[in-house]
Amino acid sequence: MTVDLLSRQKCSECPIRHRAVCARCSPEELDQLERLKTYKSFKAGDPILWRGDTLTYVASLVEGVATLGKTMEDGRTQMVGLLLPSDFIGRPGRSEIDFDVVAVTDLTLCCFQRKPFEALIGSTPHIAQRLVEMALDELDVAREWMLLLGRKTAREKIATFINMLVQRQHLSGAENDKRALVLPLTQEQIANYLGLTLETVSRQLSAMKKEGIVQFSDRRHFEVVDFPALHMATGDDSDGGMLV
Amino acid sequence: MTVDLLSRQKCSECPIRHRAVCARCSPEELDQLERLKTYKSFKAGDPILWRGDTLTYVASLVEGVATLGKTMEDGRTQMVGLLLPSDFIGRPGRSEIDFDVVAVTDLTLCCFQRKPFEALIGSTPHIAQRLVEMALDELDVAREWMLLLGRKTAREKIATFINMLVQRQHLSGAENDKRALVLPLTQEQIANYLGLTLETVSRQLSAMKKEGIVQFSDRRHFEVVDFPALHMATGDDSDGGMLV
DNA sequence: CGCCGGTTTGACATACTTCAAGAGAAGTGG
DNA sequence: CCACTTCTCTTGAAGTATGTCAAACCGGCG
Repeated sequence: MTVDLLSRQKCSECPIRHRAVCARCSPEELDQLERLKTYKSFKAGDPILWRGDTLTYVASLVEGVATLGKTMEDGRTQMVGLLLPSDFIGRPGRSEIDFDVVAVTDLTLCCFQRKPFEALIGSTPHIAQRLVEMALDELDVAREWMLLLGRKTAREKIATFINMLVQRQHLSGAENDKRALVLPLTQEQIANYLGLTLETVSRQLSAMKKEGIVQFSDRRHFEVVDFPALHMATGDDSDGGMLV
Repeated sequence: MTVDLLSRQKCSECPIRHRAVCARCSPEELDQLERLKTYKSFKAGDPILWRGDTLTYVASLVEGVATLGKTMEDGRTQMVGLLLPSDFIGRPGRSEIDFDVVAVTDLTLCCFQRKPFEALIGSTPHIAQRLVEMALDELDVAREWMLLLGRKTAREKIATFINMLVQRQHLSGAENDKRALVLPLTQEQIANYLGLTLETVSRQLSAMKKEGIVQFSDRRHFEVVDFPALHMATGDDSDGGMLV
C-alpha cells in the first residue's frame, strides 16, 4: 500500500544524493528537482508497478530493496533486476512498463511525474548524461547476468550471486563490518533471480556452508568466511581480484 | 581485417539514417557528424573489438551482422547481443569494452572518434536523447533475453529466436517476400545465443521442420510456414499478436 | 578429388528439476 | 503466552531435459 509523505527532505541531505540520477546536478538543478519530487513508501511485499501499467511517474529508490521481474503465463518467473538504493525506476520516453516491480523490504521512493521529468531531461543535460550512464551500467549488469543464466552451473550461479551482494553492499558505503552481509531475498526469490529452483538453491547453500565458504547467523544474515574459495566458485577470472 | 574507406557518403542517403543514433538530428547536426565520421569494413569472422580493448571510437552498424559475446576461461561462451544495421557499438563515458564484438557477415561501420563524439553529446541534445532511448531499448531486449535464458525450454528458445528474427527483419524495412528469412548465424552461434549446445539446436530445428512449422531452402535461408504454431511454441502470451 | 566446416543422428551421462514429506521460524489471534 | 496456521527451508527419491561423446554425412571450395 502506498503512503504519500508530504515532508520533503532536502536533496542535499539525501543519502543517495551522489549516486542517483541527480548525482551530477548543480544546486540550481537540484532546486528544480526538489520542487518536483514526492516521496512514496511501500511495505515489504507490496507491488509497486505491474507489467502493462501506465507509467505516470519515474522514481529513484531511496531506501530498501525491490525486484524487477517477468512472469510467464504458466507461472514461471525470472527476476531481471535487483534494485538497491539509488537505482532508477521507469523509463522516460515510454509510457508503459514491461515488467513487474515489487518491494522486497519496506522501501521509500523519490518520485517525479513522468512528463515534467522528461521536460527536465531536455533542458538539463546533467540529468540526461547521468541517465545514459546509468542505463548503460544496467545494460552491462544485464549482460553479465545473461552469461550467468545461459552458461553457469548452479554452484557458480550461487557463488556469483553472493559475490555480487558483497560488492554492491560495500560499494554503497554501508560501513558495517566488512564481512557481515544482509540477504534481502528468500531462497525462492534467489532461485528466480538465478534461473533455478528453490530446492537447488537450498542444496547449494547448504553445501557451501558445510564447506566453510559462508556462514549464516540467521536466515537473513551471513558472512563470507572464505573469499578465495568464493571467487574460485564463481567461475569468473580464475585469479580474480585479490582479497578486499 | 579493417579497411578504412575514404569515401564519405552523404548522411542524408544513408540506409540507417532514420533509425541510428543520428535519427533525430537536424540537418546542421548531421553536418557536424558528417565531418566526424569514417567508414570501416570488416570481413565475416573478423573480430571488431576484444574484451578489454580501449575504446577509441564508437560506431553505428550500417550494413551486415555482428555479435556481442562473453567468454569464460574454460571456453564456455554466451552471446549477449545480436547487432543488426542501425545498432550502436560502444559506450560514451567508458573507455573499455566489456565483451567481444565479432563480425558475422561482411559489414561496414560508421565510426566516430569517441572523444569528439562525447563532446557532441554534450552539445547536441538530440543525440543524447536518442542514445538514452536506444540504451533503454537494448536493456528491454536484454531483460527479455534473461527470461529466455533462465526459464524457457530449448524448444521455446528456438521458437522465440526465430520469432525475433522475423520481427527484426520486417522492422528494418527489408521488403523482400514477407516470409523469406535470412539466417545469418551458424547453429553453433545460435546455440551460444540461446544458452544451448549446437546438438540441441539441430535437434529442435529438425523437429520443427518435421512438424511443418518452418522450412529450409538451404542452410542460410528459410521461411516460417505455420506462424500460429510458432507463436504457440515461444511460450509467450498464448494468443500473441494475430498474424502479420 | 579430398578436405573442412557445418550439420545430423544416436547412445549414454548427469545436473538439475519435480514431487513429496517434514522441521523450523514466524506471525496471528484468542 | 500459548495453540494454530502459514511461510521458509531442508532433505530424500525419482524423473527428465539437455549435455556429452562419437561417428557419419553433406555441401563447398581449393
